[in-house]
Amino acid sequence: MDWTDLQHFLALAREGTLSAAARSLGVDHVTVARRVAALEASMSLKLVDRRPRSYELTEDGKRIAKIGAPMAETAFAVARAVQASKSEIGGEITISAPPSLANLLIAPKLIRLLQQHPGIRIKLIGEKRTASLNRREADLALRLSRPTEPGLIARKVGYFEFALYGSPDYFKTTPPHAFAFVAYDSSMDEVPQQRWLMRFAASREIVLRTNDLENQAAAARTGLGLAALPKFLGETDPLLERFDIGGRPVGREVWLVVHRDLRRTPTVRAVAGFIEDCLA
Amino acid sequence: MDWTDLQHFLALAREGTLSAAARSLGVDHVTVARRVAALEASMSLKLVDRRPRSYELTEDGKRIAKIGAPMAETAFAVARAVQASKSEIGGEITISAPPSLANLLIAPKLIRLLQQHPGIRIKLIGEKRTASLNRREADLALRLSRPTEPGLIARKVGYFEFALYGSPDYFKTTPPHAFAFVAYDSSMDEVPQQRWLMRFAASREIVLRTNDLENQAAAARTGLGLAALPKFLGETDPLLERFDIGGRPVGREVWLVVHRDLRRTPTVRAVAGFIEDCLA
DNA sequence: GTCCATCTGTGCGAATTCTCACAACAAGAT
DNA sequence: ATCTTGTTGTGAGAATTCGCACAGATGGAC
Repeated sequence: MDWTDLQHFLALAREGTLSAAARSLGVDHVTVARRVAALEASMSLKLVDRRPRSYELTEDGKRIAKIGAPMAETAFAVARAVQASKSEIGGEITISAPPSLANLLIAPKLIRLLQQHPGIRIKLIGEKRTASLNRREADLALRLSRPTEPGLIARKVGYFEFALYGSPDYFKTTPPHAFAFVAYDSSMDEVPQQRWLMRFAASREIVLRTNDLENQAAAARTGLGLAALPKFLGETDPLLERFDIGGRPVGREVWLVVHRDLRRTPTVRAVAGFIEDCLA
Repeated sequence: MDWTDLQHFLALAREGTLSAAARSLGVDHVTVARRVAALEASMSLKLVDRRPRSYELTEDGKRIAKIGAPMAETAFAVARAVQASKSEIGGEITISAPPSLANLLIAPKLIRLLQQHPGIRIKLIGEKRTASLNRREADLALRLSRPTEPGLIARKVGYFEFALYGSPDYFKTTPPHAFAFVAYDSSMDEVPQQRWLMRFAASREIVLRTNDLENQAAAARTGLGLAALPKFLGETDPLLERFDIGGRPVGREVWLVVHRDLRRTPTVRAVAGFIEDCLA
């Protein structure tokens, strides 16, 4: 049995579509289709139903995928072990962080890290979705809440507060009872800063909902309304002015997460230390 | 990371040499060498020391091999699951058995099984070394003692006794005190039939030691001396005559072994039933 | 309705990989 | 000493595999 065929099939089972599996493996979707077909041929077993716009696993396929899934886990464990075997500082480290943290706090200071350790190459991915450290989509991650997945080591490295910001002109022309607001879309209704904003807005209008914090900031700058932004973003921007409201401010903790297998790797430790400095 | 590279490296780690790994994988040894080299390159990690006549794992290599070993286990579990998914009777079944049992009790009756189930193809391997059911080197195995490995289901399907045999001429020309004997080589000194033979031979001479039971029978037929042979072998051979001695006869149990994952597979059940009949 | 994004399928040329045959070498048996 | 067996290494041609470009088809957004 060809292990690469199995790898492609397991990726398909995990991702759901040929194309997604292909992206996750870094190959062409045609390759995934061919390898799955080859696996079926070698097993003389139908693993997927080929429907017009989707591949659907057969019962046999589901069972095989379930039994084979630990192979992928182990493969990632091997990858981590390889990374952990590197004793000298260097190589590529992938950092996953919320976009705003990545852009404003990490990226501007990266130059310092690279000067100190010329061998290191950093891959910084600012994504909303949390990258999987288990699958080694990232070596280090910044999260806004403590992760619960097994095998991960989390450490609280910072805390920041939100405040309401708008353009200086906006405050001159608009009385508080006529304020309009900019918020996340409804999928984020449960995060603390959104609840805080909604409670303050009460019946006043939400004129823009966007997934992207940077978009909210841009909207606030142009005078669309008020947005709940981290202070580290709002305070440094001359086009934004804070609007103080009473009550307890809302804030989020920042957790630095690393896989247990990589904890002691010199390169990872160096980068982790650097990130802590950025957040301090 | 290429899973096939890993597969080849793990095979090398398990088998010890390029050639053995290549045999176990069914590929050329050059392929194993290349894939291991490719794996090292992709990891930027030295996994083996290339010595003149052997590959030796480095410390890193040993660690990686240990961490990755479960992948091979899982791959074999998948292979068993595939076999178990076949609902209709048919396909290739591999049986491992001691050579004498295979040749005398199984092989002659195979025709009956194949007539009854034309879809089945049997691969019968008569080997001294016990094939690994976990690695799916065989689907069914006959063993002379109860296996202890986890995951295996064993069932006692037979029992046979040994007796001493020589050629009829030999008994006419040789008095008991001058008997010579034929035995297994010293690696088998601990098996019951060998201990039984040695105790009876006492100080009389062992003129031939051979690994192969068929060779012992042949030697006894030509009048070289007495050999301890299973009764199912000796009694049916006109060129052999039994020499009865007192005391409790020595015998061995026959166990039919199957992996838990394959227990309920129709084809395996059919073949297992057939083997039971052979031994009855 | 139209456009756009996404998914799977097909054909072909290019790049890669594998096997084969042969070589060199060592160890053990004859 | 010679022969056999088993190991790794090298080079070349053949077979395989991959990616690209394009097509068809569907569902959602506008």
